[in-house]
Amino acid sequence: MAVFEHKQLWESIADQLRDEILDGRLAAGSRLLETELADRFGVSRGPVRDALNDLARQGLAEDLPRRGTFVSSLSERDLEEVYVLRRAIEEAAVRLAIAKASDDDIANMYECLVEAEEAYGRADLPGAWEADMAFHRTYCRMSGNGRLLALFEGLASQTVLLMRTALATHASLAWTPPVDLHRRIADAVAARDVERAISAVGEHYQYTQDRLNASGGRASGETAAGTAAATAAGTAAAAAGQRPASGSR
Amino acid sequence: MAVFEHKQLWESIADQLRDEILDGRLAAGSRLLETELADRFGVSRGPVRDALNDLARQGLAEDLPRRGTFVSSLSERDLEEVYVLRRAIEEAAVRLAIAKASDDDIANMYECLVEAEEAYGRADLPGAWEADMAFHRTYCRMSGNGRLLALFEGLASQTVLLMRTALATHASLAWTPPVDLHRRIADAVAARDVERAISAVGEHYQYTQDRLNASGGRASGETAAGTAAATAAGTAAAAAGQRPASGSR
DNA sequence: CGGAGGCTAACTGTTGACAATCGTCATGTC
DNA sequence: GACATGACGATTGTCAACAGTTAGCCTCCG
Repeated sequence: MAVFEHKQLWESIADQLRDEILDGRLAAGSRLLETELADRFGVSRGPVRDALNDLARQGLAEDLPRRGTFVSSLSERDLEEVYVLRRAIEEAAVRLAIAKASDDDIANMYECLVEAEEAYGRADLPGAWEADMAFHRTYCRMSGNGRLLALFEGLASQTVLLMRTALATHASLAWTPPVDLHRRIADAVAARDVERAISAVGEHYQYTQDRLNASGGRASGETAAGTAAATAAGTAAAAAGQRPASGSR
Repeated sequence: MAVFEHKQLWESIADQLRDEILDGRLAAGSRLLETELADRFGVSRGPVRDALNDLARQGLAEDLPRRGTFVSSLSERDLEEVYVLRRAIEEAAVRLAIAKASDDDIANMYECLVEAEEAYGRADLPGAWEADMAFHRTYCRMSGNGRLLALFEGLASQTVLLMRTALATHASLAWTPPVDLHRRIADAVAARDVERAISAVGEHYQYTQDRLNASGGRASGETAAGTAAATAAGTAAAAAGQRPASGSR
């Protein structure tokens, strides 16, 4: 469908930075200097500004006025926020997707599913995550709701970022994508059973949150400035800036 | 609480433009010239660009690369997209709000409710809409989910814009806010009955979409199919209640 | 008279520079 | 010795200007 559509400069920059953030090359909390990036990409600060703006809009960067932008360091609280929204919109998505899905769409959905299962079988965690997201994206796209899809993209990016940082800090959390729950979603959509699809999505997120509550509670204590973490939970940490903030629970 | 936090230039500009768009002073589809606005506000094009960016992010303006930005002219399809998302996130919102709401919160919610009813009684439609939105915003804020609230704000703005244009084009649509349905939501939240609250939200949007389909909805069997499916789906069965994050303040 | 092609004008994308602001460090005082 | 005060450096917010592209119009040809 697409004609050439030259990408704007800031778009290319944003894509590049997005990749680096999600790959982990740009660690959470690291500073994103406008001048430095402008120098690095060989452009002026304008496009860099726009790119950072886009990243902030998507939740991958945090912009503190007059102080700079930093790679988002998402906390468990952020994770919970993201998951609540993902569950909400994905339940709506399957509801619509079932009404609109063509056979091709459903076949495509299953393709993503087996790809994820294979990647997981190969112990290729990054690949499994990617395929996992592709699966979720499939029915979000099927919904035919552009706003919903855009919203999903942002939340998915934040999820990936968060998973990466979580895995980096307490490596014991060997996250296993819930492939069987995915299959239940897919089957329900294929059977065009709205109720079952919605509850399958709900179960998926229930499982996910349980997993994270189980593993996240114990390991997050080590955030340098003990005083801040102990007393003022969210707001102080956010204002203080770039250290990976620990959620309080 | 808030320290002074001086507003950035672009923020003031965005607020001003937002007001004008929602007031109807800037008609849907009208062009937003960077140079002209810069001249008008007595600033350079930079802050204006940022402001327009923000408006576009919120869905109030549309940015066509290399061609300019225009005030969004939302169609019925857009309306449907917005309402699907609003329903999804508001169902999630009441679920959380019930777990976290203090008595003050609930009192505040009822205040918004009676305000809306009074405004509607006075045949003050704009006032009723505003209070309507304030009511919805109440429990979105109660959810304690910042992302959810931000999302709601954007969708609410788009709703207002759309209502305005719809009312302008076919004036026969004398839109009546569903005050009784609002009260059902409020009562369910106050009673801390999750199931009832969620289904009340669902009914609210069901009613709203029916109203709009009745008055506006010709063209596109596609959207009609979508609404029909959503209708048939009924209210989602929520999985077991999730643990409220212990939390802020 | 209708359509294709080129020209002009205007606007956006991008650039480099200036100035205000914030954080950091050093100094002075209690 | 610890805290408050001041200056410095660095970085963002803002500005004015340049260049490329787009839309509209006019002309020319069939």
